[in-house]
Amino acid sequence: MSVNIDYDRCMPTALLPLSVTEAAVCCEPLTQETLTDTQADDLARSIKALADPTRLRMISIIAGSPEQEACVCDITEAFDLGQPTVSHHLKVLLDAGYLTRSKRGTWAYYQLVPGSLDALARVFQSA
Amino acid sequence: MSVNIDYDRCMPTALLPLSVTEAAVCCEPLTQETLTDTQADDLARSIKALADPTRLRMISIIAGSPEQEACVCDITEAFDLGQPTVSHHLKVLLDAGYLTRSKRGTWAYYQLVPGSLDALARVFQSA
DNA sequence: CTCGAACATCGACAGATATCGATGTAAGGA
DNA sequence: TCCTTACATCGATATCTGTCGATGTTCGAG
Repeated sequence: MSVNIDYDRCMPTALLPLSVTEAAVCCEPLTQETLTDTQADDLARSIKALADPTRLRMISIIAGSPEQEACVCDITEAFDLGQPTVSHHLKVLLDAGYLTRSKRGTWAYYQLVPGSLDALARVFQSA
Repeated sequence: MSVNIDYDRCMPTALLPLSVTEAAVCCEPLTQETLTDTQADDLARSIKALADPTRLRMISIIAGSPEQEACVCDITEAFDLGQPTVSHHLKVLLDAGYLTRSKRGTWAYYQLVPGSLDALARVFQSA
């Protein structure tokens, strides 16, 4: 058993929540090394952001759009939810590091962060 | 875009919660096809079971044990939690399909379901 | 058969979260 | 300048979830 973790990358500033990529890059696959408390907390935060059917569908819609990018107005249409609720879910995914936001005129576009889902996939891979 | 889902496998009996493997096998990677409401619900249930630092560490401990199997008594020692709480978390992972349970004498052993984590990993893979 | 050990289940409670309506803000058009 | 559109933020609330103590259950030892 060898532990090889880059703690400088794992804890960049202090207790700020890590983005998916940062959290996932910090631990071997679950089947390889036992997680530390800190790693488990960071990873759980990343996973929790996806643990909601609405947010999964949002990711799915955005990922399936051209440039892996979609406008809030289009996303809102796809759900039977109020606009503040949609905005809330997008913020959760934004804060977790799965999406980025860019404003163009009055419209806000959310784009999938390349590799953010793959980083999480690696955590669950045994090989 | 082509939708190719085996609904017989997706909804085996009725509204019973699907195991990870069943839920994950039912949808293409998130970046490929837009999720249906049912798929999103099932997948969220599977992900939610892992969206907790305690349960992640449990999975990690079990996965790192011989035969990918551990006794409840050993697991309990690794956490600063009451025995009912440990039992609760193990049940969540059991119901979600990540673990199986086998009793030997008064001891209960939980074992990782082979491939259950990989099934989830595939959902997050873009390639 | 009785007792204790290992674990599951139950009921309760505090904290987290999804949702909403109301309101704030920034940008474009008239 | 004023209004509208698109979106974010705030405060409240109902529901969910993690945790615990108490209790039930099953098994082995004596």
